[in-house]
Amino acid sequence: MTERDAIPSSGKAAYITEMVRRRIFEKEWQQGDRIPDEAELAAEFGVARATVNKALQLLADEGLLDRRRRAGTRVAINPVRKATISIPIVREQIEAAGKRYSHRLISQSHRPLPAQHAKKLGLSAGEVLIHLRAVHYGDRQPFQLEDRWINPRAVPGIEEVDFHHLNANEWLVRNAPYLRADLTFSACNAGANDARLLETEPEQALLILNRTTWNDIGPITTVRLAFHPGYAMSATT
Amino acid sequence: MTERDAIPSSGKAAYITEMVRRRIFEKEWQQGDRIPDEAELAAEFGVARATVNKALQLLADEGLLDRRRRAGTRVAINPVRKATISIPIVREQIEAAGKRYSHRLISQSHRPLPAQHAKKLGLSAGEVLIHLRAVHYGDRQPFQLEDRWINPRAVPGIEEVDFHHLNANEWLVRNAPYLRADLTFSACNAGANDARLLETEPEQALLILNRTTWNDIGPITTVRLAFHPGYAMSATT
DNA sequence: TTCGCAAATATGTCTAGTCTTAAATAAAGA
DNA sequence: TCTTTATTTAAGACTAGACATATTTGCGAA
Repeated sequence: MTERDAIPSSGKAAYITEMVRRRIFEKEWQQGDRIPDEAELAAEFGVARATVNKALQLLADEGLLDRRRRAGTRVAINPVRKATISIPIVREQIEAAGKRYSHRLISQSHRPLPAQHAKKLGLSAGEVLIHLRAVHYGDRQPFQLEDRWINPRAVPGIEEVDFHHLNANEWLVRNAPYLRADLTFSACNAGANDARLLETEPEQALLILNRTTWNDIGPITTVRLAFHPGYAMSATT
Repeated sequence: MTERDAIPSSGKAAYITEMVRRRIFEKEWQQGDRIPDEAELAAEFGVARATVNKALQLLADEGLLDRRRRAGTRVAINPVRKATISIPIVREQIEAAGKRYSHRLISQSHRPLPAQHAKKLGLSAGEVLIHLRAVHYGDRQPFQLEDRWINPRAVPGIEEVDFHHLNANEWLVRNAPYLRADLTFSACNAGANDARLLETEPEQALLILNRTTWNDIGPITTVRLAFHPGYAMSATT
């Protein structure tokens, strides 16, 4: 008895995805095993091959299956699980938590780019970029500290913008879409400045999110976001 | 002149994805704008509607487009960008970096579950679980500190396993696949134990990855991974 | 004006094919 | 035995068409 229930008329691909997941889960198909090919599964479930293909591709994207042409589909030996994190706009993140958003611009200036960022951006050190620092608050409590470098050559029109009453993140998202982004999470001890602005103690461990974005002209911006102590960023499977 | 080059015979969906991305990027289609429907784009590019659908769904998953039945497809107002992180097995991560992997089991015991973990797992505090602590090394340098609670009721056969020479992560991945996982990143200051095991100073900021997994029986395991100082986890767009 | 229903419509999903392509395997040759 | 070449296979990608389904929108009645 392989078939259990009637296949729902809508969501056949989803149904097959679940069935395959269950078979792997229940060890009917073991790690490393080759599973029946698309044509066989299509016949078994009574659907078109494209439907099976869709279902299996989904599982392959998840990392549960390994698929190679001619070699067939097998259950991944080490299911490298992937998780997705969505990086919302700070304002929305804060408002979604039911808090009132506000922000304060600490500084906005043109400065020569320090060497540490130059490498990351692929620009030469000393080149003059726009440097911003701001704190984002939720109900007057510091939520996130932003330290940003913007390449004006990649973002026409930025020179005229005043970020005192405008969120840089939002402006960029709307006016300078990026094609590629680089994202890293790390932790670091709060420096004196970090601590003061986030209203916490020096040496307090902070979660850091570094993001650098590019468009086809070149690097747009690199930003270091330091979250308030205790903040946890969650990802979904 | 909308058409630029000849559409490549292979990868039409990918080509359309890129074209749409470019049009949004070049503000031909603005944030919030409704874009032509699938049928129109199919006609324009000379492909089947299913191909356009595939391309647009991809961009919708990325968060660049908002699609709703009957309402059509529009450019997302706040492109909530999604990034994916793959969480490999520690061993593979270390070996991929060209280092030699080793690990040391600090303790393995049956202990009543502390309250803080009980809530996360949905079990009652005091229930007896398996507690493991281990350090993972790359070229004899501490890489990651693992603190894990395993629910033996969800993982038949775990009682017999000795993790002195076996990596818990790997054993679980192979023997207790999960259906759902919860993942959070945070930062915390190293405690005395953390510091000693990771061969660093107390109060040093550490990147923490917490992961809890479930199968259809119940919670499988919750683990706190503390990375060595300076470690950055990168995500891709 | 407002509520409720019916028609229109764009996406969602699937089918039964075709053709392409990467790679495992077998066959042929050196 | 080793290497090269041809064959075969299973996934990858696409097509033209069909039907399902969520919304929007317009119309008519209360």
